[in-house]
Amino acid sequence: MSLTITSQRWTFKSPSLLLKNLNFFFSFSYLFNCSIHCSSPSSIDAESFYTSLLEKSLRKAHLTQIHNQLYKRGLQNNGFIITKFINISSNLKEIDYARQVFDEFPDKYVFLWNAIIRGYSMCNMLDEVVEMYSRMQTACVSPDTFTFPHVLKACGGLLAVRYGRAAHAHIYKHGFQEDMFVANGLLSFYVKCEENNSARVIFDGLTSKNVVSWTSIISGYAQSGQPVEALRIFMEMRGSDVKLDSIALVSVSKAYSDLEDLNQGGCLYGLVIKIGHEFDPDLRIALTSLYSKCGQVMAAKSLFDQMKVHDVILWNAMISGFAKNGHPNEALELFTEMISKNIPPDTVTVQSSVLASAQLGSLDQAKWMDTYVKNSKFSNDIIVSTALIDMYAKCGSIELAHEVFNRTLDKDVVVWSAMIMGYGLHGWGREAIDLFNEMKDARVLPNDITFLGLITACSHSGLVEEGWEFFHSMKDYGLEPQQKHYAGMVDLLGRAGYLDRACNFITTMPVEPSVSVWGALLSACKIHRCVMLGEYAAEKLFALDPLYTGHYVQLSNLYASTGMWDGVAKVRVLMKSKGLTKDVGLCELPPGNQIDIEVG
DNA sequence: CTAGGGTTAG
Repeated sequence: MSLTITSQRWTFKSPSLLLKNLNFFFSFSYLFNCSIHCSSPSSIDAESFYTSLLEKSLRKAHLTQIHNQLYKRGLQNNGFIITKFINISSNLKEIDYARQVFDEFPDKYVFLWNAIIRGYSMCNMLDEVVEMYSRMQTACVSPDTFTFPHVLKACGGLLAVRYGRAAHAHIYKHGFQEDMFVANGLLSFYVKCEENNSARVIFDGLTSKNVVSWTSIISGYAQSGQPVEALRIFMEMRGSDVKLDSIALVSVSKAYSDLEDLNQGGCLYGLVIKIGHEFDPDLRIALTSLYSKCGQVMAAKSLFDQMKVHDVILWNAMISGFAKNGHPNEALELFTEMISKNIPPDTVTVQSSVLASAQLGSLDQAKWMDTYVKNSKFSNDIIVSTALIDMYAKCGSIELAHEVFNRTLDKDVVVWSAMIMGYGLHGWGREAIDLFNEMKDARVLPNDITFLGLITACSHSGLVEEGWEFFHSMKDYGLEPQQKHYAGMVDLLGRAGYLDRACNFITTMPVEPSVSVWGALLSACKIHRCVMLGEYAAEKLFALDPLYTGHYVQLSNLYASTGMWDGVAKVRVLMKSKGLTKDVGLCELPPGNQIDIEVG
């Protein structure tokens, strides 16, 4: 048999020898612009020849050539080749071409449906995935175990809980629930839809669990604010004989960073080294973020510096790590370093750098950042604009904040809330309220943060009754007050000197008051020098969060403001008895939840 | 041909 490329002809003794040498021809991809022809291969040979040819294809032009040849040889209805064709077209993001070939195929069976569904999934066209799945059912083609992972992934991405549940029912109907890929697909679907309870039912029902099953359930809890449960399951996983991999550890590191628990998080790094993943770039990004969130920015920076390749996400993790932990100068240095090295920042980089500028509080820096954004492709990015509004407000220019606000198109609730909060922090309560009315006229629905902004605005400008009304109108928008709203109300009442009302308010709360609520009461007591009530609030705070030194300092300041120096001394003794020093903040798991990771 | 992870405005 022989292969002809335009005028050149190579002869091979057997088809397998020809296929072996195909690699050689395609390493010069320009050759493929000429026509490639194989001398009449038999039916079996044709399948391996064309699938090999497809695997070497790099462009749509290659696909078209093969497509034409298939027609010439009457192979257009060969399901094996056409399935491959659809898969390869999808890999090359030529999904429309894949669809055309799919539509031309007469009796589509399950492999073809799977291929086109996979194609839409690869191209992130999730609506089409779901649509093709339902067309497949209309066509009375039974799905197989390869169909569902794609469908479930799409349902998860679309947060289409109802579709996913329907697929779940189909899976049972076909008896595929034991299949590892299908079961894990279901698990991750429920996790993405934040249906942790359903996910847990699936997880607990698994007859065998692999590293993917464990990782899915761990990240489910880690990403829904239940890091302790995530870590408990991780401990269980370590007791099983499933081997850890880098993705599992990334999920675990997310749980530790939410806990801001560096003691345990530091052990995680030991574990990473132990299983030999310390140079995994993605794990390094996660660890950089973990160290940053635990306030150990310098440790994070040393991880960052050790990396040879700096992915933009790594830069982002480092910049936001610096920005959020009181090192705005370092964050902005990294940002300018990126610019000078011609590394293109993405929207997250710019968001974090704007945040750093806000933390810095310098109006000059803020203006520089604003100018940078104006001349970049991020000038119309709504998230960046929101950050700019907040930045100007924090850097002291409510006028410039308003200017950014005015030029922001299609303002969403976050943009409005940022501006309301900006006014609020400046004590411009009336302006905040006016803006809220404008927002309602613009038919933008307020959310929990909008109301927090309004309550803050009223609190900072002494508009007690207005704030009270806003708080109570939350329910008209179907919003349940959260701890931050209760804390805002205690601040509103306490700041204005209504300490009794603040206390009454706390006793009528339908939920247990959190640290932030008692903290607000304590600071109000400090303003109005009310020692007795302040001591009461402090006791509550010590009980809730015994190791946080800030509360002790607050109480001490209260005593100092009234000249009660014996009180100041008492606090110092109390702190010493608990082994606390003034500038160390510790964060530990609740008793009984300590997790030990042994490092070999 | 199929399942899990990292940065992210108020």
